[in-house]
Amino acid sequence: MTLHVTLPDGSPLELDDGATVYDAAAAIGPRLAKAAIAGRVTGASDGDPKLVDVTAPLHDGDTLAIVTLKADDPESLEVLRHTASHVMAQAVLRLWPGAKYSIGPAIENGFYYDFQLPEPIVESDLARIEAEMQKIVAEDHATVRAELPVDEALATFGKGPAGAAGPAGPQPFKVELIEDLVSAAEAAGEPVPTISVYSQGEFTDLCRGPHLPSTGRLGKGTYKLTSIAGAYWRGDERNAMLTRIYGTIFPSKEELAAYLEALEMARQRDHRRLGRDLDLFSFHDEGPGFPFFHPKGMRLWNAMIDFWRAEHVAAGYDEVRTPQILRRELWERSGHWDNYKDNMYFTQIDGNPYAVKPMNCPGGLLVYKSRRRSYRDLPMRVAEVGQVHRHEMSGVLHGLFRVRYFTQDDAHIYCTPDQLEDEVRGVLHFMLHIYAAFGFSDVKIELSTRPEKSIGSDEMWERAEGVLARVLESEEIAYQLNPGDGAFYGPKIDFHIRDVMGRTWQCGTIQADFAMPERLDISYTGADNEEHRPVMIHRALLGSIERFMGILLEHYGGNLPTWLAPVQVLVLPIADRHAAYARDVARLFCGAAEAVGMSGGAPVWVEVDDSSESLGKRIREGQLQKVPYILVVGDREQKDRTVSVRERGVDKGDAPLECVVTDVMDEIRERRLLAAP
RNA sequence: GCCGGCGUAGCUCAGUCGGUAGAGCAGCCGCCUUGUAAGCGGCAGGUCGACGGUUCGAAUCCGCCCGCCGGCUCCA
Repeated sequence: MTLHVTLPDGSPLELDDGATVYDAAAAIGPRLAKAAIAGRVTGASDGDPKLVDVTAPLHDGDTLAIVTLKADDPESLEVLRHTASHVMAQAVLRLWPGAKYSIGPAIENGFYYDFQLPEPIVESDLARIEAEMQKIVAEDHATVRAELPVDEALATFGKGPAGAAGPAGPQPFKVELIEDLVSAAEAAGEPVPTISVYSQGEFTDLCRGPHLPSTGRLGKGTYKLTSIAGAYWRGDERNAMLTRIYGTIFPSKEELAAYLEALEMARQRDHRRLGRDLDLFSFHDEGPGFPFFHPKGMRLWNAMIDFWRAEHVAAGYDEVRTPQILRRELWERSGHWDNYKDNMYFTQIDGNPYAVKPMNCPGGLLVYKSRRRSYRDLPMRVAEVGQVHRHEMSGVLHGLFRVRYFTQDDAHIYCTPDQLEDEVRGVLHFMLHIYAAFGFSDVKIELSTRPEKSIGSDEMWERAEGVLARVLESEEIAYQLNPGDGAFYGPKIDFHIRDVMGRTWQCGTIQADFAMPERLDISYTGADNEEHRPVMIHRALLGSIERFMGILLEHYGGNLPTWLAPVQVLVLPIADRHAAYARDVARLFCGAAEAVGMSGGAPVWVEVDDSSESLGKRIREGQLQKVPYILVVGDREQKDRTVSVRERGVDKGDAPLECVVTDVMDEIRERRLLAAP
């Protein structure tokens, strides 16, 4: 008997009956057989490829791809990391025999495993665990898959007749997982599945697989345990807190080293460090989660907002400003009291209950209601750079990324139902335009629908969700559906930008809302002289100005585009006798800025450092402060009316003063981005 | 909020066995007048996060509180 499989290039392969993935690899070549870690198999009858062990038998008609370990094959990395997590668990079980193990998946860049340990462990235990892992790797245990009926699987993990502890000892988390698999199958009306388990040496784990063929396949020096953390069983804070151990592993030592180096790079461009080093903002014990912006931070802030404001005027927006604290009764009417009060701060004025605003919309609605509105006024696009306060759990605060007060670049668009779709479309394009200006062109989009806690009728929600989906589809924009993740008053389109390090950040949002206009009873007079209910769009582009600033800082590693830099030009006189000329240079920049009326007369940020430090010292200081242009002036420059240009650390030599001023001013005015951040 | 770790000068960090603190950088003063990433010298700077306890004596040991860092999203 023979069986026939097809390889990825379409070529056929004939094998003996009962041949495995490994046999197929061996039939192709001995090197491939040695390198094979799994197979990607598509059965003759089913469509999706499945990842299987090298020991898995093949069937006639299968299409097979041999998986080898490659950094650019995410599935191969997953197999590697998943096996590493099992090896780690085995090591932990050896060191702490009473440990209960729960789950241990591969994650981006590594893996973790959650344990309930008989005693707390500390960072220094990681080295012991790594040492034990090394032994297990050296022992080179084969990973053996077994398919067990449910009762046998339960017995394996210590739940058997008369409480007999199975080979793995009592493992309550595994038992719970198996029982859940059974009840999930029953609920779906499917047959009770067999349970797959993997063993390597004395260690057995409930696992879907696949795994590396043996523990010896973890390369020496390719893995490292990175941290210990608490994690709730199944991510639910009502459950037991387990100990999670994180690790990372790569196909080669070099890739691990590169990853660790990248981590260090990320640490260097952490916005919290840059905020301090560049004197942009600070945090204080007196106000945890409440950032303080310094003068240079405000320069960056204002550069962002000046641009933002000019674009909004051009896009037909007006701007309002509403109070921080409003009567609690307003928040009860808007639905925030019922849906959001856990995140709100409350206070009293003259004995009456008030709340600090967590959102700008109710205040904005009061502005709308301050006079009668006509259909001729619509659509009304009303922006608000509004500071909101939200009570976040203390453990989640993180620099500018997660704070307790922040500033939304909010806007509310009031329109007729007929105008809604066009307005959403307009905001969508506006959003992408603004991101591009800051240097973000890779944007991920999600559509979030009705959450459990919400206001408004089913019909409203259906309409609103329909409009958002329709816009995305008509614009042919790929998006991911996020069911149940909408705001309590309406569905939303969320925008995630990807930074230079590949991380994504949620920034913008567009929310269609039929509920709030009804709640706060706003209306407009139609052409028919009747009162009608407008629809409103809530939207933010940057989301939180603070957060966006943090993202910008990390994206550019502090080397901001010149138009955003808090100090744009630094002039360094070589000796005291050049100080007057240095100040002339600075004045020329300021005069030029005034002449072109930049950003409503915003100054160019030029500084002269004529301190008595050595030139090398002052250059170093300017570089550390990430000033884009350092202009050195000495006898030669003064005589020729030139400056010696050092642009972002690169000495560009002498250039005529006027030309440099014009070039730099053009770069700022055009808000030019850097070639490569 | 929960789990783990941490908290010494503005920053980065030493500080042994419990005997009341030290460096570099930054700051200030002076000298140097500088040619593309740290010139030289001096001075000053600390209720050792807060409070309570143990002790003849606490930065050090114990308790509690505050803050910071990592994680709690990735699911056999």
